[in-house]
Amino acid sequence: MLLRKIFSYSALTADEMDALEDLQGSQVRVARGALQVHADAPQPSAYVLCDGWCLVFKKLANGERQVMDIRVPGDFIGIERILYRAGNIHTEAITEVVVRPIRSERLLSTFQSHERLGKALMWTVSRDMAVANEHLVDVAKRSSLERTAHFFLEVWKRLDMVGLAAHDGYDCPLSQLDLADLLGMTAIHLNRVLRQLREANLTTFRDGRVTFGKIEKLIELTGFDVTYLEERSSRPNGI
Amino acid sequence: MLLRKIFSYSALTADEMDALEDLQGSQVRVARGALQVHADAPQPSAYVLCDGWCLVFKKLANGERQVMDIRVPGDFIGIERILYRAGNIHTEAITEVVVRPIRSERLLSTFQSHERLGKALMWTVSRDMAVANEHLVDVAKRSSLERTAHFFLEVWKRLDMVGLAAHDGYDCPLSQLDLADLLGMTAIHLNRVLRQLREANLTTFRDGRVTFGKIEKLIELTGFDVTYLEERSSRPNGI
DNA sequence: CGCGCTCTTGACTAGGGTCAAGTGCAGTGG
DNA sequence: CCACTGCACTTGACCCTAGTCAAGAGCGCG
Repeated sequence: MLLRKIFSYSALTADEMDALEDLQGSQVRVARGALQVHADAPQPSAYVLCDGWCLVFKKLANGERQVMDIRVPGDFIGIERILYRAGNIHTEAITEVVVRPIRSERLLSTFQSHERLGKALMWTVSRDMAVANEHLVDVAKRSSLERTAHFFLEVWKRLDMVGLAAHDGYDCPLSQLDLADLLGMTAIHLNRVLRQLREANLTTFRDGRVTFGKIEKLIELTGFDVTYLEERSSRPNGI
Repeated sequence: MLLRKIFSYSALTADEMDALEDLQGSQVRVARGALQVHADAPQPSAYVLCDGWCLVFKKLANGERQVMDIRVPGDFIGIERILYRAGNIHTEAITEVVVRPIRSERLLSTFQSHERLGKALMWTVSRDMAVANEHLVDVAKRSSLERTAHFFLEVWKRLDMVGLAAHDGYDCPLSQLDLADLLGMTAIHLNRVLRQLREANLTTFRDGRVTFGKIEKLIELTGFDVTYLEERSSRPNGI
């Protein structure tokens, strides 16, 4: 099992566990690059990501893409498309992934009959929104160095929630190009930024792994708000 | 009355109209600068904006602000705070405004009993999300000139939905500083961009009014997607 | 009258994009 | 086993967009 830790966080009742279990189909393994969800798919389909990473991105008119967010194990893929229409957003697996499809026809009724689960769902949407907002601030206000470092910290936090972070780093299958598209800069410039971070002994990103050096210094540099993804503090009225 | 056109768009039943009416308190006039909704308010309060403009922004640690969006007549203010926790987001009136408070305790039950209203609500959240995403693309990928022009067009579209746009422009009470904070650039640089737009006879922004010159050229310049806020096309399954 | 706010313009600087070239693999096919 | 291709990454040289610093104009207001 692997529904995002949100749910396991506030001890679920057996009943709620069952409802959650009923919501998901069985695990499916999908090859890297298989498009999970694309904007013009006939009908909305959603998944729980159990293993692997995905990119969530918008395709632009000129053929470029803007990566909006990543999906790591425990995250939902594509719920937004069930709840509301999210225009032109694609999700693509950048590693081999394992997913469990969500029986979307049961989604709304389940969340109506189990209020706490419904709130938890709202929380995930809320978190997506918070990430989108923070992402905007990142690109608009922070320097490339700051936002690169900030992103590494943020992902660390997210992976930690599902037990995939080490005390000094984590595995990260993003290519430099992916990262650059996410952070809103050129791959070339990102490369230079990474070198700076490495040479300052702050963060090393090499061979698919992020390794932190002086974490305190890094947090100071980025002004990382340690609480902003914190479950406790960002949780709405007592889920 | 002035609930966003979404609702009036798909002819509401008398029953739905009543439910909507019951949801709102009576009109209140508030002076410019009165903080409508701030992040650490004791309890979430929400409004329908009937007249005037507001800014939605995030306060940053260093004292700066990042404007996330604007609110124009017909928009909701602060629903996001009822549905989910939106971190550190403030809304402030930049003109004298008229609002109707929303009886938030009735919100959820109303939208449960009137499914189409509930979907319409989801649609507004969806639109906020789409705007946030587009905003990110703006700042990350477009030049200052493009995104300034793009913003003017977007607002035009939004105002048109509530009948506040003229065929060649609209009233816009934003200061250059507000606009700059929204578009993620310096007020100084924005000023230069405005001059460029004016001298190219594309858009004039002066004395609180936006006036378009060669609109076709402007649309071409920005690659403005005329449909992305379009009600018809972005509406989820038949509200 | 003087203060503060918005807007305007100029001169200078720097962060990050563009262009170009090169390295080091991992496949793939002969 | 070796060539050939393609992709991810690296680095350098150059340039342009947008930020910074500085000064001044116009205007509403106490």
